[in-house]
Amino acid sequence: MNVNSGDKRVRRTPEEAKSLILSIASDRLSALGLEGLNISGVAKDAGMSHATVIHHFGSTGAMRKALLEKMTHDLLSDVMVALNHHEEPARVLDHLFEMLSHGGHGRLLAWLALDQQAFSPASESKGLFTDILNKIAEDSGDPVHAKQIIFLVAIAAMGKSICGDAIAGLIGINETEARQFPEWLAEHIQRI
Amino acid sequence: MNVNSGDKRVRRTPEEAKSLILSIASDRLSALGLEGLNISGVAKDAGMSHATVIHHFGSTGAMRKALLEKMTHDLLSDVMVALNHHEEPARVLDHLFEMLSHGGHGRLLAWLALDQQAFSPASESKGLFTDILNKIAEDSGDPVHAKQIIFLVAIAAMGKSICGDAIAGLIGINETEARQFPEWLAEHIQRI
DNA sequence: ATTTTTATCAATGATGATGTCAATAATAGA
DNA sequence: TCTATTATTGACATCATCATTGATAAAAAT
Repeated sequence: MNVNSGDKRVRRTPEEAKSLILSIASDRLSALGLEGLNISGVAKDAGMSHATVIHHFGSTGAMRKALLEKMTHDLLSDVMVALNHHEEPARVLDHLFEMLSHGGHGRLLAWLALDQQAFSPASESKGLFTDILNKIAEDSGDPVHAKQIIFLVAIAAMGKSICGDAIAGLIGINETEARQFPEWLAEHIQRI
Repeated sequence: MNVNSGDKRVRRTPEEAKSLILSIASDRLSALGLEGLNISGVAKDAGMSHATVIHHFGSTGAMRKALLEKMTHDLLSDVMVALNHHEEPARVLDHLFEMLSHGGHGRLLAWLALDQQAFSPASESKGLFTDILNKIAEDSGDPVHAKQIIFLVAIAAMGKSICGDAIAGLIGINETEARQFPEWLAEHIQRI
């Protein structure tokens, strides 16, 4: 767990340090949930003092934002690749839901969105997002419908990642029905 | 803001006290967001010491859960009434989205769900929920489809209440398109 | 070799949230 | 009136997180 167990100081380049910290933070998010994203815990697992983490990111909140930005970028990149490979919509949806639910990405996203009033992706991810938008809009015929569909899918994906399991339990959706949901959704939004 | 400004002790019945506290908590949730739901703040606005709040609810988390339970019950009651009045699906959806987004209900729900506080409605709300479920299922023809649709609507409502505005902004949905979304969704889920 | 830069750390301070406890006072019941 | 109950309170204790600071050492620059 602890990266640096010796007593000698390790001196990393800022890029290495940031990358290491974000990697550890991502692991902790998966393993411990949102509570794992505190500075001291991340620093301890990364084998450095929490003052070092603050030195690199400026604040705890900034570190969390940086992690969110990285995860978002990875997610959007994956979706873009899937779209360019002309994967079936069902596969793309399944992939999207899976990535948001797995590793706590959707939860982190929601958490930060809840904390601050607005979340605003960095320019890089924003560009990716509009690329995806255009791609879907051109594949579809009607751009207005496309926007509504994308909106629906996006908010549904967020909601599912946060409390999809709980709601499924309440409704009484069994395992197989739950697994078929992305496919079901894909089929019906295509028909719209 | 401060309810009790005198120096004499007010002694309420436990029911009065709980009701007052939850009412103040609800106001603070609307005005200040989730951060407003801390014990000291609520107690201060309610004109009592935070020890009193803990005395009545047991803990801060329990107070939050109680507030969530109350808001959820109100929401489900409203939906049930709308269903019994045979309101159009578009109206029901609109109402649902509105209530979840307004006053921070959806955000509170998500927040507690994120905190691992195991999202489990009290028996009273649970009963209401299953009532609604049955009502919709019997109105619809296919019970399996009905479950999927309900699941979709529920997670979409949650996602929308948390980061609907942000996502709408990213996609570039304008004011009128956003307002038409519930209607659009209602129309298409009826066609399914 | 010397200087500069800066990544790193230990220690400290500030802040705030939550929960506990003994004491007090308001009300109900005898 | 007297007593029992309990809602209420202020003070205290605990705990965690975050950010700052001055010093240190590793690497780069000169």
